[in-house]
Amino acid sequence: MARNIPDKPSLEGLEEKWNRHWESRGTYRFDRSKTRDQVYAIDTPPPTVSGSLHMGSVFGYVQTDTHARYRRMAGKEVFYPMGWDDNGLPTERRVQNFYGVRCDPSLPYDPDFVPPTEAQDPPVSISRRNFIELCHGLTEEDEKVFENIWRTMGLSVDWTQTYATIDDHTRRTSQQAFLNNLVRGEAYSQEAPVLWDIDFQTAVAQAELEDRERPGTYHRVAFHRPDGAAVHIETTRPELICSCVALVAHPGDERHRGLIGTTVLTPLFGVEVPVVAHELADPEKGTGVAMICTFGDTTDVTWWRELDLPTRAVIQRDGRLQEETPDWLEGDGAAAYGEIAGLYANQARRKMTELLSAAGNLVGEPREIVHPVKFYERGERPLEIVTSRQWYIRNGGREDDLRKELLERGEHLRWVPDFMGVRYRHWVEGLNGDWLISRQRFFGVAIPLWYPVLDTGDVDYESPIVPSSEQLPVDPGSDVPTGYAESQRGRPGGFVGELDIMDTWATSSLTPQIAGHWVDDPDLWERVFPMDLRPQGPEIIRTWLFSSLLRSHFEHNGLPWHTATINGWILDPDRKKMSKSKGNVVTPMPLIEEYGAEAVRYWACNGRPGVDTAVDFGVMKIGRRLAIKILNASRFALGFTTADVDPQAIAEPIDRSMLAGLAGTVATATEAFERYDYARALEVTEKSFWGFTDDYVELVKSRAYEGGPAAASAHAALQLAVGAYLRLFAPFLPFVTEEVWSWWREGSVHRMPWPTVAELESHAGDGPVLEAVALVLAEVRRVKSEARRSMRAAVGIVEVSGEPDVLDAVRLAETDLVNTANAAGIEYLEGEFAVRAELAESDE
RNA sequence: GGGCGUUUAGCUCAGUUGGCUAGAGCACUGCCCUUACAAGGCAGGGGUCGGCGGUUCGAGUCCGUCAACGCCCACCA
Repeated sequence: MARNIPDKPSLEGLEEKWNRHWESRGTYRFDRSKTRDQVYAIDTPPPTVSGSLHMGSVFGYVQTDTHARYRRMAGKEVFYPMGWDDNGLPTERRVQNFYGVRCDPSLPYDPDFVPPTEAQDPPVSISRRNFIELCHGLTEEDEKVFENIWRTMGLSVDWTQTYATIDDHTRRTSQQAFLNNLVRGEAYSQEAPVLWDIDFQTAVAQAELEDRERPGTYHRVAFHRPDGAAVHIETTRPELICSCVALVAHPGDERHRGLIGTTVLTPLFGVEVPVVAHELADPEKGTGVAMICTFGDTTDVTWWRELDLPTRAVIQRDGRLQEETPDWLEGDGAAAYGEIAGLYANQARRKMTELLSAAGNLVGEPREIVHPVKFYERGERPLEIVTSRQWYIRNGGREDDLRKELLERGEHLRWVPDFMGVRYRHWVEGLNGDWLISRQRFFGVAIPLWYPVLDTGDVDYESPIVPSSEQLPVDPGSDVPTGYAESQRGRPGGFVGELDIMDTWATSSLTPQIAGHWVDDPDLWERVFPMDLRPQGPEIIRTWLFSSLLRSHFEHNGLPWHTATINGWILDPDRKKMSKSKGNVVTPMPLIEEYGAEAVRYWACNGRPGVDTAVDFGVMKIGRRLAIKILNASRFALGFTTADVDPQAIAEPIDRSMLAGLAGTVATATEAFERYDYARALEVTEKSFWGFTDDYVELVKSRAYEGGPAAASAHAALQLAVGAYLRLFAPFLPFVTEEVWSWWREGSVHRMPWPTVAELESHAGDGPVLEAVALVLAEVRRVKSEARRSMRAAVGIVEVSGEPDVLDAVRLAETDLVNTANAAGIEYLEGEFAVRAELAESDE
């Protein structure tokens, strides 16, 4: 094809130009005629669609894109979908704040509802369906914005393969998988104490917990034995003395051996409770005797379950102590309870402290401490523990066999970097209960069940009514189970719909099944599953990665992917963790505008796999400079000719030497990509390329301007090298490489075969000629630079000392060296390597 | 309390199985408007490789230990 090289190549507008082109040509469209062994499938993380995109996302997605592009060029058909995580609390919150609304599921749907144009204060209450419509509306807008950013960043995603975690297909997939779990006994419901967020009004799973250091106060409280002797305990939650069901001490603790098996009376309330023994009681803490309440913390739950203690709960779902006097209190105890009834836990705590003190049950001064307290990761107040009926999926937290199987799955997964596998192992080993998947929220995938209402009016939770696969997705709140009529909802002999939705991870854990259309396209499914790659962040190994592996283990008895790449954490330019609360979040768009998409990509590709990386504008500048260099160097190298020169013309030793070095670069870069080390592949390519432009191109410049076979050799070598470099850079810098490719080649560089050693080696050889000559040239340049002269300044005879093989190598490129150095000639001396050059008297 | 990671030039980072005077870019200094590129090129100064101890002919690299920082996990009495 004729060469069409611009005079003044530029990066401006390349993103838009090539994105349009790729879209119209379907460059990245998945060819579903390919079979599984020909396909490379990526389980792309669906970014949370909640406002602006974070640099951390850009970082990871660009790194993944380099793998997608490499694999595509290396001969695989790449299945590279994109999902949007628009399901769950972030979206709910965003809608609440954006419009100033709150969901009240008891309200009827208002078909004429018009969303407020600005946030309302106080919030307007709307029905669940209206609320969900607002969620959909807002996320659709956000998804467009996100897609635009990803396209601008040059992700080679197949944009016809998208999904949203709340769309019908996803809900159907999620509900089907849940029903399969139910049938196989992997999902079950249970009435049990759960960690509860009193603000979000929902149960919370272990994976969503975090400990936060909070100030607290140790109160030393006296309980009394029937003979009046005091037994001291320490507690940070004296408001729960009314919920006390026992005291506990370690069985080996000599100090309290006599107490075990006796009973004591609780202060103020006068409830008789046993003193029991349990290994978890820590003799080092407090007095060595602890109060067991239902429920102050998760240890209480353990004790309650293992010691078969009664339940005396007073904390309600709103975080207040119940109004009515508990039935286990009477007399003075009931009166004492009246003082704290209806209060929030922290208010009741202060009140109890006063009461205990007044009654002489508080020993010494309360002691201020800082201790870890469990929070929902998105929550603002400590979690409480309430008893409720919830749905669970088994995850090995209560079964050693399953736990072992899951640990073994983790061993078979390839982790990049490999130490990330340790985090998975620790998580699985540390699980202490099954996966709680039900949430008492509004915007999410409904648990697809109804329950019969018995003639007595009681709901029979043990016999759920299950929809057929064809009915999915269902909304049990508005859909009616087969065999019933809407009029029977909530009536004796009728049914009720399950109100809870599923945890967001219960759906996200199925991204391979969603993207691969497990439920409705078996033909596609068998071409892409199990997938090759799961790229993701380190902080969601315990959630997304683990739960995906679990679902695949149950559903397909195998791993969902062969490899998991875990990207590093992103820090702001001052190496602080970026977070919204610190206000130091850097967003990509302004950077793309300032430095260009390729510069931002270059920065992301410079972060080593799994290594925390700071946002660094300096690195982006280098990336921009590299992209410009590719334009200019290619323009120069290709500009000597108007059509391809036969590679057979490559005969000059230095040309062959350059190509030998390039073949080595190809080998190293390929090997690095196979190890998922994109950063190494870029590094060696870049280093090789700068040597190519700084030394090789300078050395052959004068020859290339002349005619004849020697020039033809240079022309062909330049062209061969540019062809290889463009492909080596293509995974990193997709726009500029495509631009240059289009000057002289048909088709997209991104669908070209990855460069191979084989294609270069027949034109390569002759030993380290280029290396040797480059060393001499560097010395000559240094002489000129120290003399503060132009690089064009003439020098006299250059004396090169060296081993015979080095001298031979230099001789093979003598003409190029003499011309480039503007030297009178070369003199060769055997000996240690040295170069002597003197400037000519005058080069005026 | 446990685990993982990091610590190399003023800054941001490479350094792949231990091997010749430890590399790059930015920043700094000097020179060059050389016909691909001045949003460039050429060259230069700058490092007790976190501390201590060990293995080895040889350690930035392996082992032990300590420290700082970051992340993850942990039964809140």
